[in-house]
Amino acid sequence: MLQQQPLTGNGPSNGRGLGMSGHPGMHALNSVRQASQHRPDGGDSGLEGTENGHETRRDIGDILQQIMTITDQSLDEAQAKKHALNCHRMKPALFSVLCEIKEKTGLSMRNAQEEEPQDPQLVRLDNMLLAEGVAGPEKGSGAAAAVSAATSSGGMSPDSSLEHSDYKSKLSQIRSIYHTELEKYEQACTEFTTHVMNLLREQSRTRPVTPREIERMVAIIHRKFSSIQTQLKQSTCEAVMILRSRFLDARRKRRNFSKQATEVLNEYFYSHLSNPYPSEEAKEELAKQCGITVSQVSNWFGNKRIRYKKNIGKFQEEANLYAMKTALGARQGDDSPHTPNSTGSGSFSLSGSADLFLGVPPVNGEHVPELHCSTKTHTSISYTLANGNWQGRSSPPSGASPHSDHSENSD
DNA sequence: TCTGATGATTAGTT
DNA sequence: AACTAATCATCAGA
Repeated sequence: MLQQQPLTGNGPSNGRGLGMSGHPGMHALNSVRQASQHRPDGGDSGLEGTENGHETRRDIGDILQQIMTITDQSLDEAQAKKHALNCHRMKPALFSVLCEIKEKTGLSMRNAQEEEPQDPQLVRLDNMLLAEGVAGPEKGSGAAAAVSAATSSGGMSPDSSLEHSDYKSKLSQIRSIYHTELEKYEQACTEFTTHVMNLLREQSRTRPVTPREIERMVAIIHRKFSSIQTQLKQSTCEAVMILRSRFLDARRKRRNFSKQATEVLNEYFYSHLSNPYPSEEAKEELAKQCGITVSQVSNWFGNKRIRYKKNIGKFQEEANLYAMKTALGARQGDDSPHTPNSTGSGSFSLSGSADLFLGVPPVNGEHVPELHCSTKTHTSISYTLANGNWQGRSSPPSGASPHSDHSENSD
């Protein structure tokens, strides 16, 4: 982009100031000659109006020649030539011609309307860095938000606060590197802009450079530097993502549900063994009671069903235990099956609980679940599975809740 | 340290 | 979309 601009690319780095050889800008200079030669009315440049037109042309030719060869000279030579050119008696005339040509060709305005809207990718990166607490004022809100989100969804216990502080310190490290680099880029951008502006100002003594062009040049430089900034922001985002996945990945930070939560879930599961598929409402209710999310409830039931099915025998004792609890709860008129008898551990006679389940009536007039008695020592309650599927699997009535529908099995 | 338990994830199925 | 089955990653007790 830079090299397309007639007023740029004079190679500020080559230190020669007026290096113009092979530059597009030379078209303008060449056209000076043509313009002056073909001017029909003599114009107001006064070139044709001199006493001797031929001499004038030769003068201009000399100047152009000097300009053309200026880049082939040493720095000192070039500076001296430049000074001589600036003092040349024809310089004002040449300058005004350049101005005129520029105005006529609209050179300065070419591509002037290339203002781009703000890069949406950059906006996204900015938003993300802001949300993560990397950009913007330091408040640790991003980290705190991330931590709290992970905690609420993963049932994370407070004892992981140690890791949280580790996370925060790492995040602040990223933040500090990010700001240092950003500052460096901004400083470099400012320096370079100042440098180019000085060059252009100096050049404006030799050729017409409008303030608008300088502005455009500055904008171009800023765009270039902002693309570097985008890369920095991208890298920072990646670093934050990696950090997050390492420290806050719920899977890595798995915590067992509380004992009480597991009891609530188990109670529901075993009291709905014929159809352990809680409705959305029931899941929400269970989630509320257990202090976990609905999707965690779904996960739990998914895992429970498959593990129960795979090894019914292993779960029989547990099933009998919860059946007993449910029975006791029902007998005491307790309408909440989720407040189990806290002493409900250990050795109950299992016959009672088994009866509870063996006597399960068909749900909504459906079939009686096929009984698969295991050869375990206890009376089996693994009645619900036939051909590897739960019988009559269907969603409970929409109004079903852990409170309301447990009775379907327990009586 | 080993091993079973368990919550989460994922690909495939209904 | 909800579910199953397999698998992963971690926890927790022996």
